[in-house]
Amino acid sequence: MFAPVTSKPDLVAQEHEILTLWRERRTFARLRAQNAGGPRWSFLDGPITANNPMGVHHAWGRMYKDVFQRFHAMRGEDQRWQNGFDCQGLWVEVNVERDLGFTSKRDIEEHGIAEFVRLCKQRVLTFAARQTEQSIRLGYWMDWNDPDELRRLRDLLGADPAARATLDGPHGPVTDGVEMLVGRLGMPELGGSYFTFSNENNDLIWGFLAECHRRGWLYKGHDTMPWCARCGTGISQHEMTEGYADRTDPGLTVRFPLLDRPGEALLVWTTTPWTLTSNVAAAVGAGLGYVKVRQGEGVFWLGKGTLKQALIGPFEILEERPGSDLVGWRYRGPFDELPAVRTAFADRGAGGGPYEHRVVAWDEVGEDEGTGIVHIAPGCGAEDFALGKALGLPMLAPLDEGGVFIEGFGFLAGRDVRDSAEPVVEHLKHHGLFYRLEPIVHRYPHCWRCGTPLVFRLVDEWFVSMGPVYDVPRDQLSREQVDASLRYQIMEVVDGIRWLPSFGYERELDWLLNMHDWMISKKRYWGLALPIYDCTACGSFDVVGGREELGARAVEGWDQLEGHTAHRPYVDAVKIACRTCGAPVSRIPDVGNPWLDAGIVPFSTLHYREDPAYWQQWFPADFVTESFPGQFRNWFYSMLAMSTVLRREAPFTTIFGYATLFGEDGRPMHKSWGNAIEFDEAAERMGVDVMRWMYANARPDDNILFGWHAADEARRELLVLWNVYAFFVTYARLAGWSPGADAATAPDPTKVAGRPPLDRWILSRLAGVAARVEDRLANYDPDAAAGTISRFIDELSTWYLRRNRKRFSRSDDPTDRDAAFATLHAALTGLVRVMAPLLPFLTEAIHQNLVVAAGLQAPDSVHLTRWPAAELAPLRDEALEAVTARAQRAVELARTLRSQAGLKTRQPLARLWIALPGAAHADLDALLGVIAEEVNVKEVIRIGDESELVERRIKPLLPKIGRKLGAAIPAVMAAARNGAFEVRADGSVALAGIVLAPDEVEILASPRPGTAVAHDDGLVVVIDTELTDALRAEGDARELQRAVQDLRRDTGLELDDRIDLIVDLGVDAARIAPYLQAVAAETLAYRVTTGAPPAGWPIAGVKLSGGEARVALRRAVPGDGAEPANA
RNA sequence: GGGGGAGUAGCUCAGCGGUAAGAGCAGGCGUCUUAUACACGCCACGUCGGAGGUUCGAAUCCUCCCUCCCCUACCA
Repeated sequence: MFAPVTSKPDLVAQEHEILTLWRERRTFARLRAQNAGGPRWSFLDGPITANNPMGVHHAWGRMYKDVFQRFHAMRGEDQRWQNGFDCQGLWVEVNVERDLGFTSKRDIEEHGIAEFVRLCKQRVLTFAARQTEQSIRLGYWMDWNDPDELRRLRDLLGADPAARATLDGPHGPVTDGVEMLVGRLGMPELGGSYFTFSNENNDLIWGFLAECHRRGWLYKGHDTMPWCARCGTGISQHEMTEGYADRTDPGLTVRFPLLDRPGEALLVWTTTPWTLTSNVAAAVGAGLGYVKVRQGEGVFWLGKGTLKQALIGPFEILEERPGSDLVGWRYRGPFDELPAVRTAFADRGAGGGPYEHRVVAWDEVGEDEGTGIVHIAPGCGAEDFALGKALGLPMLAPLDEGGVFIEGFGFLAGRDVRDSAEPVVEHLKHHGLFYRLEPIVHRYPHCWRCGTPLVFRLVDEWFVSMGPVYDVPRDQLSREQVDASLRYQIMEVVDGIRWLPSFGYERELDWLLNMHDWMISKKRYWGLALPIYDCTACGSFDVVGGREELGARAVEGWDQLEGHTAHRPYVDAVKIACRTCGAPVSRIPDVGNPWLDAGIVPFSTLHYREDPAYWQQWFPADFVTESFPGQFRNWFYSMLAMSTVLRREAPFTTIFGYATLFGEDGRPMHKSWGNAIEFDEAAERMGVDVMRWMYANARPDDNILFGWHAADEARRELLVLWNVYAFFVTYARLAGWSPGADAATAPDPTKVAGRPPLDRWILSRLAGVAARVEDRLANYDPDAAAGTISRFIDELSTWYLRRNRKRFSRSDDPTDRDAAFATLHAALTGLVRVMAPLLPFLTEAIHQNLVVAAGLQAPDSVHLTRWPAAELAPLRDEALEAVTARAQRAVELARTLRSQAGLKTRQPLARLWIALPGAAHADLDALLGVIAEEVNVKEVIRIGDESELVERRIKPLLPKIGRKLGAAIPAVMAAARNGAFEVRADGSVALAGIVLAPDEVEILASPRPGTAVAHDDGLVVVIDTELTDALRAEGDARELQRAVQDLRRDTGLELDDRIDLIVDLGVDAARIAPYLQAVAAETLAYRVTTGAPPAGWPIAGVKLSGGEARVALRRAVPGDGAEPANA
């Protein structure tokens, strides 16, 4: 017997019960065991940064991951089920700094790097535990670590990293030092999620970098790079993605007095006043025109095309010259007196004397902004640097790591660059060099992590070369060219991957073609220790390929690393001997770009090194998925690059990307905007199935707008299904019906053959849905799968159940009732299996009641059942589906007609005529009966095309005839519309002086004007609107019955309460009397009497065709003298 | 600055050469129902961003312009 079901479920409470059920029954572990050894489906999880609680946007992607894993599990496929956490990098550092109240790298160093790194590890463990719990709440099935164990490790690490501890692994307990245990998380002996800070991960990256070095692709670059003064680190091109933002800067115009032209000055414009300290030249466009103007007492040179934007006030043009004339002019620099400038300029002049500021030519100079004369500071800007290098200019680098002016810059020394604009301007004013200051808003790069505006700094960083870009199409490249350029090798790998949506392919190629070399170094603390040993004695450098190699080559400090993971500061103590000169060499202090950590995952987590056979089995991954924005240059890129270097093959075969989640108002979620929803809040208020249903229906390549309102829509849809389920259980309990022993699987078609067409129809539809959903999920098209399910739920509720409701409550035909129950039971149990990957909780709840509680021989979880498509396939009957669809459409047309004629469906009509072209089907008569019931007519009469109720209409098929007929089209269409055509014996049609072949027109039935008819694509429905007295009386009786039912509800009666009923019918009494017993039966009235309602009874008025009537009722109690009307 | 995408009903979006422009939501009006408030039906004359052009025919193709979004970029 089924457990009773409420029509208003508490979905959230139910989800918690099911989580408990899964835990107690070890359902997931049994699923894994059940599929072990099956065909493999390899999913590779893109690591989530374990740095904060999970957000609802993470839930979107994790829902996809779960859906596809569950789907493939239902197909019996073996999987790895390994989640990943991204652990190392600036993300974590910034938060730890914030917790400690730090503002600079000096704070960290004073605190101690060892302690700082330990806090970073602890933070990762904290949020790995938290995200694990949240993911479990989402219903995301993975091989999760016990969150309490992760927190225990975190606490042990805080107390004493060297202490011994023991963890339970899949093959038994593992004992090690706490720090090393943390470094072994995710490895086979411990199981669970992978962590990118693991020893194996870092070690394999060392191997990758050593391989790059072996091929000569790793190098140290000396360049001006974007630099974050707060974080004290360079920002690579890969990281610039979300870094651009509008910013207001001072737009400063200054005078550079010309040494050889007294009284004259160059006008130069800049938005970075601080770089004026390091000015060495002023660039002009050799081909541009320049003018000398007088303004008051000043005489200035500037670009002719910039006069309007650059000058304020009236001016007089004195002279005009090409830019090439200006080249070589000497000028007085704005900060010539600074010691740093004097030092840098000494001995750099042409004749061995000091360098002097001068005008140079540069192709890049334009006239859109500024003065047409560009201030050049090679130490402060990348393009300035390139120019300075080409011309052999001196370089001035004024800032230290923290963005503070170094010694030698006079009054600016020790000052933060961010506070330098005002003193610079004051200095210029004081020296008569100031011309104009006006704020300018422009796009400017910011640190993607902390939002600080970047500066450009001259630094040494480490790069992986991407190889040359050839100026020819890819298909014309030679083998040698490709072999010499990593970027083209990666492109070849990209070609072999299925990108969903398809534009991802183009985007990745575009990125690869345009990207610069990969900057992999970061001057920070928490991260991969770059294994680069740069010999200061001889200038050569070496890359160590693994911890083992480091141990073998160590000449000092190895003892300090022992017992520790290869992180700073312990790894820094180890020195190796230079292979070139033999001097002891230290590791460079830099850590690695964090995308190295995630990129090596196809190797580290698949045990590339320690278990090659295993790696062979699971590589490449069949599937990866992440949110698109940013990942083309981050995770997707780093995986591709590393796999190309190590194997020159794709690390995954299909990649599925999805867009961005916003708040309901279309803006990014932001706490202060009031549109942010935390994951926990969403899970506990709307429930995760509702959340998952929203995500499942979203188009992955469109942004999703997430909010409570959208959740209500999703919930409503799920409640329709729930209502069907609740209806089924309610009536099955009332009838004492229980499923047969064979009801655990799809019914045998031979058993179904004798059931009414709607029974066979809904089962056929289910079979079609299972096949379609299978196809869509197998092709990573979840929204199409969800849409298919949505439509089925609608049909199940509003057509199947609505039409068959009475069959479940009637006892006069037990065989038919059993057929109805069996059909609906099969439809529901089949449906929940199809939906299980998308909505694991709701489907489990229904499965538990309809299958498990009913004692059927079936798995005790819907997630342990197999995908049902093959089982259901024999039930498919597409011809029946087609003819039923026509019947549904006919009902809609009939309803429209009734509505237009003002005839409520309650009012029976005598007849309905219907033309159903080409709808021969064995079940047609039965379906006509369904139509009759649904639209409440006594008789349905089929008519043919020849009937006088319809006329023929033709529809020329324009795509076929358009080109041929050209200008004759309007006449042809007009003739077709007016009916001025002739159908010939051979099926061709003559009209407007033209003959159209049979396949160039469609002939349709169309209503003859002036009748109550509706039509759609050849289907014609006509209703008889004439009402007889008998029909009217029957309609009135239905009206009366409706009034009684409403009154029952308004009075608050229970569904099975019996009543005393009194009706006051007025003039209609005699006509309606014959129907009163039927009304009494339908409304559970013990007796019905006519007359004036007694005072005090609930009473309601109702309008009948002959006038007003009243009904009154009260609850009847057995034994009060009333006899059951029909016991 | 370069590349791409989008501008269609109050909102979110389909349609992407074929003849009187659609769907969901919101709203209005109805209807159905002992699945009891769950649902269903009907209601949208919208300059299909603007202006030209190609065509028998344009929301759909072309040109220019306007607005927004994304990607990308070392412009001072």
